[in-house]
Amino acid sequence: MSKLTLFNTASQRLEEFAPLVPGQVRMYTCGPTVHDYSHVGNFRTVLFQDLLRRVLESQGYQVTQVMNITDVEDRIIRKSAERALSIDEYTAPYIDAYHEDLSTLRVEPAAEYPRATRHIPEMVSLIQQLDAKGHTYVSDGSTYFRIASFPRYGVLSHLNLSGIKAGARVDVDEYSKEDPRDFVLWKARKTGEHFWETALGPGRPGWHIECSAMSMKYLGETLDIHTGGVDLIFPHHEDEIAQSEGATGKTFVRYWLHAQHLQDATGEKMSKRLKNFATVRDLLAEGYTPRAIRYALLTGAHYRSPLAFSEDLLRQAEGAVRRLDEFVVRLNIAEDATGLPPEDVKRQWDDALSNDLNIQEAVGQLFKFVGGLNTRLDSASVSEAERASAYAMLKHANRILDVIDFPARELEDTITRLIAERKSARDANDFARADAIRDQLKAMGIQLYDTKDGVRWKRL
RNA sequence: GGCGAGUUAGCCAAGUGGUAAGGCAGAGGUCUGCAAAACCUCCACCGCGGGUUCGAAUCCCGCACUCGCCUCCA
Repeated sequence: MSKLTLFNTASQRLEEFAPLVPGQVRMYTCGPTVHDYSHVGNFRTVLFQDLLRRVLESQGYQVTQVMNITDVEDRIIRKSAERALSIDEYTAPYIDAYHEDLSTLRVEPAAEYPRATRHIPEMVSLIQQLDAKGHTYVSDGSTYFRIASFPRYGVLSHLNLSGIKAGARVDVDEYSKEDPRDFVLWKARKTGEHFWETALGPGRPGWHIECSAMSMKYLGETLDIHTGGVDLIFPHHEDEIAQSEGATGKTFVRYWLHAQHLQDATGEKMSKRLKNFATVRDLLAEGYTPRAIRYALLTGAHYRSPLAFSEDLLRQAEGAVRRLDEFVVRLNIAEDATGLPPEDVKRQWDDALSNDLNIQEAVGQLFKFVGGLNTRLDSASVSEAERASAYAMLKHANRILDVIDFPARELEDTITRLIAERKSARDANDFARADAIRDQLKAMGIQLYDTKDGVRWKRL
């Protein structure tokens, strides 16, 4: 298959991917801030990460993925204080819900889900390293990163930062910065806020430091891949580079990848602030299946293009998933059948994904294959070997897609008996009886099809 | 204002110089006791205006519109 190329935000071009250590990929993915339920826009980025991870794995890499859980942050501090809860008490239900949603969407679990509140010492230590190298200063009890001490600042976001004006969008407690571009590493304690007593004084970590501290703790000082939503490019990831490289003097991340946003049906960015969002649990309550939500987020648009999320998109996804399911049933292959995917189709699939994760192209090729074989299944008999090969192709594709169900081909005795009973009724032209049994089976979750080769069934 | 992305059929979307993949929806047909599925046929002058080229959705210039980022939003 062709070499994997990925679009690196830092270079703003496609680059051939090669990990630092051959065969092994160290990947850090920016996870949720657990101040509330995550919405499907957040999960679009997660599914992009899942796609990347699965493609890497299908190409033989051993991937170590770490996803942070941000559980200290302005909104969490404020809301937990309002409800008189500890940070842990406040965030626990949202962390649980997040993991539930990941599971619903069939996202492969990361190796670690480190939490900011559990890594305060690591952050303090990192800030002390920065201090030793002259990158910090203290003002009003807060510790800041001095941008002027890090000439490479801006390499990721490519922003001209000279235009940032003090006071325009700067928090009240940050008036004491030397330069408006400087950012806070450690925030001095404010009255009524949760705080940690540390060598840096009482306070809490700034937003960016947790990702530097935790990613380097679990993955080492140089990561192969770091991902997140495009809105994190600046300032979050830019600041992570300054902090990490300022402390270690080594390249922090080799490939930066960013997912575009999900938009609402009118084309506006989905966000909590605009209240134009839906959560996974909202969609489930409306009757959409997890597989359709996954398919819509995964294949709705290339990860570097915005995706307008709508009911239409979800309905289309339901249809596409159904088509694949039907095809599996039609192949009528035993679960343990062995076969290899057709080489040309497999190559098209793999090559499309290697091309900066072009899953739309890959899925297009897959459906073309499905359609072609469906035609032949209709008009000619297709050998068991070829059907097994097609089945293997679907299995291969599903390593990435993970939306196709491969139901067990064995039925409970009662169901087998009902199917036989219905056949007798049909043979005797007792269609009323036959249809009644068909309805009964449907209620039991078994859909029957009468084909020229006899009756087929699938689980609903 | 600065930087960036985008505009392909009713909807979603691929395509990165050789006369438009795929999915959903729709119309007509085949098959079927009915149903379900599947199959066949039909459905695009690629935002607008110029230019380069034998040839452009694909390259260049201009215009229009949409969206994102520009200090704590994935």
